[in-house]
Amino acid sequence: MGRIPCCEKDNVKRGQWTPEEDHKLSSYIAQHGTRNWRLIPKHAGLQRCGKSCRLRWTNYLRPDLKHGQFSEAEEQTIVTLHSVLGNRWSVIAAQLPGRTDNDVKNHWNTKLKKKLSGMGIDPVTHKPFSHLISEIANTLSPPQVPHLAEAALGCFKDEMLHLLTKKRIGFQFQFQQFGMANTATTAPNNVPSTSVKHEDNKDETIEKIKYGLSRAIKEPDILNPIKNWDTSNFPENGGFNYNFASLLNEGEGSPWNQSLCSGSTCTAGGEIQQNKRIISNENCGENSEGGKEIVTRNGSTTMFNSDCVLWDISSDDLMNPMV
DNA sequence: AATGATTGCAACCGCCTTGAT
DNA sequence: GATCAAGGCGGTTGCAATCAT
Repeated sequence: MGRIPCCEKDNVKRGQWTPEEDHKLSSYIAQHGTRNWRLIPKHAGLQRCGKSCRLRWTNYLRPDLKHGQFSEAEEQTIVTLHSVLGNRWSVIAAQLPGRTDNDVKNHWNTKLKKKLSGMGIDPVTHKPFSHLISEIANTLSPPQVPHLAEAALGCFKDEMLHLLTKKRIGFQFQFQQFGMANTATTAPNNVPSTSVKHEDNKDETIEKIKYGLSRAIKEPDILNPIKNWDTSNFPENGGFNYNFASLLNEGEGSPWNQSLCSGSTCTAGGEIQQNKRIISNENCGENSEGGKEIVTRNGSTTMFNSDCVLWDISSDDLMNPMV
């Protein structure tokens, strides 16, 4: 036997609330409070389900609600708490005065998930995609490995297509040189803007990703799985930081560096932040145009400004390159 | 300017939990 | 302990606004 409906569906209005309805509900609640939601619509003269009234009040009409853009600090809090709590929207919202669980959920689904993906971070696990791929690779025996790139691409296909084909997400860059503790350096002013050239040809780009993945699989050591994942970075110290550098456990002098990602809301007014593996400082030289030159493992050189990317997927291919 | 695609968010749905009886 | 009703919650949908072509 199914659950009894909370109201008579036939006699209730649904859909968008009108200003008059809002006024009726607000006025009634101001006078009588929110004691019994089933009776409120009847007493307030509304042809609405009590549940609908409750949602309208809690998500929109409550006087203590904040409306408008989420602040950087709020975003940081959401991401940090989500990494610990998962989709416990009401718990997360409780830490954000004036925000409802619906607000937080919507903001997560429409903005923050994309931002994290754009940073190469899986929004479900809050781990870098490279780490996930590496984990998969480590669990497979060699005969299975050739299929991994295809499988991995399938897993992340939607995210990748979004990254590759949609407008660039408004992240900010910030570089931190590994081994230079607490000396985060912002990207130069001439870092490429977010208006990176987009490829129309998705298939070609996907082929490049496949190639990149297969290379990563064949040489899993380059992926360097993160050895621990610190989810305890709370905003009070300046932002949620996926501090890859401190997690990689590679130590100073490592030939591999990884930029520090401080999230979409990094404090410096710089540019997009991304997680990219770059060659160590000594291998990064300035060129005459202010860009940098890195020496890849095979000895070839690649130019980069802030878009120093792994493998052969150039910044032209990836708007927000994966690690 | 027209049209289709995408985005953002309000609202709904249904399950779960809680409290009263 | 069983049942019922209401509130709470997370997932999903619908649609207006905006963007891209």
